[in-house]
Amino acid sequence: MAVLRTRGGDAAPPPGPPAVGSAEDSVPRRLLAHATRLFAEKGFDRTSVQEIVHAAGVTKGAMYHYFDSKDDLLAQIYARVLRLQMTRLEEVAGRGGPVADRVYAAAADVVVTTIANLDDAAIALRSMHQLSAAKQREVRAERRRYHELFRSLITEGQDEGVFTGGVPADIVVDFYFGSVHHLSAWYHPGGRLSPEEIGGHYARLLLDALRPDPARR
Amino acid sequence: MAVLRTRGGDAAPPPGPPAVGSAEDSVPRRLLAHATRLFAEKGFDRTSVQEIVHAAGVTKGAMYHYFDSKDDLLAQIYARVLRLQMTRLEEVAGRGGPVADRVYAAAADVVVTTIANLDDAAIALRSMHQLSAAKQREVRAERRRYHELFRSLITEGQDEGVFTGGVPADIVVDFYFGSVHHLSAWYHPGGRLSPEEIGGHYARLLLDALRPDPARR
Amino acid sequence: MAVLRTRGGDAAPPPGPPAVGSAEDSVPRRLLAHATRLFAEKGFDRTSVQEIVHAAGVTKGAMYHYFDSKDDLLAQIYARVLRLQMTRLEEVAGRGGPVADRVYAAAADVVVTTIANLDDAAIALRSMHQLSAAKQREVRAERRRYHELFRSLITEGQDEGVFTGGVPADIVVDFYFGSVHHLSAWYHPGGRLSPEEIGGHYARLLLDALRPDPARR
Amino acid sequence: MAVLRTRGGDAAPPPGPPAVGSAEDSVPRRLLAHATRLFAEKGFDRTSVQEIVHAAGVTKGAMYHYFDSKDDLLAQIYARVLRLQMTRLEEVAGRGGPVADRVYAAAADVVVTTIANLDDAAIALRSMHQLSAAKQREVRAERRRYHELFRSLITEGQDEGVFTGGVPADIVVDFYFGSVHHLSAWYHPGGRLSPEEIGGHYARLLLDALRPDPARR
DNA sequence: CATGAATGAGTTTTCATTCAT
DNA sequence: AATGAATGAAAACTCATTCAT
Repeated sequence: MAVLRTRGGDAAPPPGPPAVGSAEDSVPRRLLAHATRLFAEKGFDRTSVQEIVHAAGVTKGAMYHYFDSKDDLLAQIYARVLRLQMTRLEEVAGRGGPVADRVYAAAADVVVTTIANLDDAAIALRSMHQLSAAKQREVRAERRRYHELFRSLITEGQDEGVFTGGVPADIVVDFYFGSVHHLSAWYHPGGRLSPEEIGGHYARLLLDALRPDPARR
Repeated sequence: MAVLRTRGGDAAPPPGPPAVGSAEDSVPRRLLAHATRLFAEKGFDRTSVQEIVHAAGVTKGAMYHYFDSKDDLLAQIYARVLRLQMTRLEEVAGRGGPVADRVYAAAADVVVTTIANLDDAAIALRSMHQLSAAKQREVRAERRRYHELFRSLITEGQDEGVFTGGVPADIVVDFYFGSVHHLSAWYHPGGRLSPEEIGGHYARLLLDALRPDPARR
Repeated sequence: MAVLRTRGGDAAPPPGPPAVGSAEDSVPRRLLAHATRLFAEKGFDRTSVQEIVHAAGVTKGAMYHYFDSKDDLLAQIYARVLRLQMTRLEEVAGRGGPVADRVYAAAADVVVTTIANLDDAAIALRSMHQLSAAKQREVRAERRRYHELFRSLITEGQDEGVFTGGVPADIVVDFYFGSVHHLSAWYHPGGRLSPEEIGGHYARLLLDALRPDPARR
Repeated sequence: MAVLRTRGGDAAPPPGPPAVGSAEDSVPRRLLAHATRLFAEKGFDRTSVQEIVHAAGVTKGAMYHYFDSKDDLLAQIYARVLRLQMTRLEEVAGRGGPVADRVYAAAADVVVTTIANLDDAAIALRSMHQLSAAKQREVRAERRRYHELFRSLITEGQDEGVFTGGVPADIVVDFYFGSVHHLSAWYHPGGRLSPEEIGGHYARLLLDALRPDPARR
């Protein structure tokens, strides 16, 4: 019911530089930002609405003015991260060049993006079950589309013979995204390796695992 | 402190009804079994003590007689699964033979074991944050020992030159166990592939990813 | 104090769209109409201001422009129905003719009128306690005037000897209006009997109950 | 789920006189008593669980130990009053003697009983709509059985010719019980007339209304 | 006239845990 | 070893109302 409405387009914007700062600090945005952090830190169920609104400096009523429920908050966080990841994958997959390069780029990019949004990743990892059944279906459908796109890159390489056909492509996808989703469980900012280095290693491992084995065929 | 007393294995069974059944169906065991199932299905926070004791057919008082708290239930579930996995890894790692074979066996075995205890895996994946800080430290330490052991197999292979040294061993370990932990998110009993086949594929992917690249060295 | 301003009946209608439609569909009228329906359906406390303004297609601000409060809505509904019933009774009581005929006409008419405004009756039956103490006093006073007028008809008949004096007139009034108020609890439009038939039966029962008993005097 | 359990029959009762006082003051009974009073005074929706438990001197948890919900409290109050009234009507209807005497006795008795349980009557009058749909069906079914029984007495008299056949029996029943239900709206203890006198008047009015009219047949 | 964001006090209900028996 | 009544704190959510614009 509650919808995140942007101000009607006809209202005259204040003169001067675009009010990026004030837009970023709008009440719903602040709520989403703090909810994301808290959900990632303590889990959805362990985070009370009270804590979220306190952190965002608003009242409960204000939150329920913008969001239907606590679940709605979670659903919107999910929607954002899924949209982001899908966009990036589509961009990478749409590039030209050898399929191995595209897979490498996609694999490395999803690692970097995941690390850049580690809170979202942590939430995605642990909190999907708290969504309503309907929302879960939506999320799963979106994730499936994502996986399908990635899988199509794998099968493309297998058909071309640049990837081994010894392992089903969907197993490869689940295998790799398991690793990626788990980044939030062990990665800590400021670690020995940069996100890009980890992305490189992960993509390397995936590509090497897919190298066709001359001995085995 | 309530303690989980297992009946001493050598003690003469009490007369009357068959001892095996009553040992397997002892109140604490029933409680643990139902708690495991419910925690996996609905998450720790969404499962009430009331539901657990109802499912196990006992009263709350009985539960609090055997367990200190709801958290204690979770901690004991964790302890059991960690013990189990460590035991299996130690067994496999202790075998003789080429290191690649041992890594393959360990990698495949952890997949099969995880699938055989999918509820435990689901709990481990999502519920660690519900443990007390102290328990979390314990669990993490135990897991670290497990990872260390697995990592030592990887470095052994790298030192021997049978595995590539291009990726740090601890990255490899996190990479692989991410995939394994994530099994509970997509595996469904009765799927197209048997647990053993999935284990084979996963181990194969790992081993292939570790193949030394003649071109790159 | 927000006041319900009805357009003065003689004032020239504003030019433009037809005035009749806009008068009938004026915002306060729409609000009252939808509030009446909702209060009757779900009760005063179970109906939120939000629902009322949504049904009427306006915003909360608009409602608070025309009405002081949610209670004010209820009070105005009450005021309307009381005014209506009093007007009708005064009309009937003021006719000439035998008192028995006037009582019959009044008794039958109040039934028909009540059925014609069943929502109002349902509200009157169940929601008086939600009014403020002051409003309750007003309503009760108005109702008492109504009952007094009806009672005066009864006593007139008793004094003339056409009605039995065996039952106090105020008991008769409460007896009869109990029946009438309760119409909203069982009457459904489209039932076997028409409102007029029910009015006839009710009035008949009252008149017969009041017949002087030759045996008992 | 929560059920009002009486202590297991095997428990040895304390010696001495039956613990009537303590039974009457059991927590669930106290809750029901105070809820009844408050619901009658202020209406179901205007009475908070907080007020009820405060009046009964227990905590909210205790209330939810014995009752499933606030609605359950209301449902149990309803169940009690329906049971009571049905029992009394069955007793009166089952007596022998002329049907007019039985109708008179039943009509007078229901007035006296209603006045003796005026709070219950007030609740029944105004709060049925707050019950869940399922409970409402139950209550309506029970009430229908009650009305059926009363109606059968009327038709019996009509068939015998001691009551007029000019008004359908079910109209008579609704007519009369409207009056009865409305007692809670105007009766005040300590009024001019005793409950028995009011019962007598009401029953008299009913019987007189039913007298066959020699002129009209 | 009318909007819609925001408030803050209030609602019912849940739940892990304790304790006398 | 086990019961079940009772607690008290906290949860999510609702709602009539206000107010700057």
